[in-house]
Amino acid sequence: MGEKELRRSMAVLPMGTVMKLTSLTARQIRYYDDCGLVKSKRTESNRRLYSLNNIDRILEVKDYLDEGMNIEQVKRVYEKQRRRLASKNSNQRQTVSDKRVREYLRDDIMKAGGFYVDNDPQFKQGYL
DNA sequence: TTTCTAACA
DNA sequence: TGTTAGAA
Repeated sequence: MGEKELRRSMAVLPMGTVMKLTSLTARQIRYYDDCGLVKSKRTESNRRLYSLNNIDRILEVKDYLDEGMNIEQVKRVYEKQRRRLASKNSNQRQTVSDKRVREYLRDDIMKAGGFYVDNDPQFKQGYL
């Protein structure tokens, strides 16, 4: 992990800052947090602390939700991310390109957005 | 003052 | 999701 990523992963931002940076309410931020969609840290006095990567994740979740996905569907998107990274590390196979990742995610996004039709042959094959 | 949890005239 | 009460 480079020094740059290390900084982006440092949880040092308090709730108020995250609210300003994301334009979301504390309620929404805590909700994503409680759902496990964001890994915030806590201070000794139980206050949440977020990193820049957390901010990106929060914004990402916001976008998915705006696109019509519900919390459960958003969770699945990241579960798949996790599984793919898990298998990637276990059996050192070829690196997965961003393009490929987006293809996998598109399937979930299509379904979530209601653009996916089970009996539509156009979606029968390909992604998974 | 800021943030937290829990709960709902 | 908003909002509020009461505590830290």
